[in-house]
Amino acid sequence: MQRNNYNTKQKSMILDIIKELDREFTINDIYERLNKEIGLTTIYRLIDSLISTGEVKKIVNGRKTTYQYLSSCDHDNHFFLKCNKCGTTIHVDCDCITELYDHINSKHKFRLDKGNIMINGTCSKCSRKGEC
Amino acid sequence: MQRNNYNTKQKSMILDIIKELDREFTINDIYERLNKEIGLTTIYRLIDSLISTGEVKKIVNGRKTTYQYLSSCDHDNHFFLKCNKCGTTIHVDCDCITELYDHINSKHKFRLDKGNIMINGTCSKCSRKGEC
DNA sequence: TTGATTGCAAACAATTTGCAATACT
DNA sequence: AGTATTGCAAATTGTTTGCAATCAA
Repeated sequence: MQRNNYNTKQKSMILDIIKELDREFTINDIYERLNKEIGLTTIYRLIDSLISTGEVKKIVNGRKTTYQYLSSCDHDNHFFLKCNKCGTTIHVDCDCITELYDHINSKHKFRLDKGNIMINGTCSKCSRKGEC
Repeated sequence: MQRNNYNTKQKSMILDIIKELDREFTINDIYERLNKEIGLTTIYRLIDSLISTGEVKKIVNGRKTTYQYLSSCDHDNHFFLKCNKCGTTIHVDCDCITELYDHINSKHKFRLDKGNIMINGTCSKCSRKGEC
């Protein structure tokens, strides 16, 4: 049964890549980056298992799906702002998000994912242009 | 050229359905609800045009895509909490979100979609169960 | 009448599954 | 040795496109 706790060459190659990238990536990014030496199926499976352990976040944006390695942004006051127009993800460190977390937790009985909150909107660049 | 401003039978049938549903729906929900009397293609196209006018919000959740009719929740302090476990969307009216909007707008130069902010996390039910 | 809309069939893209070969422990 | 993992090819799912027929203005 698939558990993905063997230390395989493929697993460590993929981890190396996504840690090195330190930004959003696609399955195909990894595939290309590795010169197609690893099967797409394997990449899908390993990324899935990293998602289930919480190491990777899946981000769906229209018809594009990207992924992000999370360990590097692993503190409570870190969150993401995602622009709906250009698709950019902005990383923010600000206590406003821990305040929101606490408020929503106590008043609305809902637990946000600490260190992994993403809120959509429009970035300043796209606001200015009107269109991107 | 496709502009979707003709008043067609299909358009009004679809609008009736999604207003009546008043919850998240899939393309297939509409298709089934209408006994497959309207082609899938048409539903995709009409929903797309409703998205571009802002009447409908597209919500991608893992491998499921759902849509939500928005006009009914059209005030600034309205926002959504979406549970990652059970998929439920909770509607909330609270000024905490306008405060966040203002803060993020002024401090981080980023404009959230007023009246259309969705934040993911875990609802109290699923928190309790651990699993849903 | 004219151009927009519809809906079928076919194309398409992204992801998943079956299964035999291979690698990890 | 025994089970997990890999990766190809094929299947599947969700969505989009081409195009002729139909409909709204």
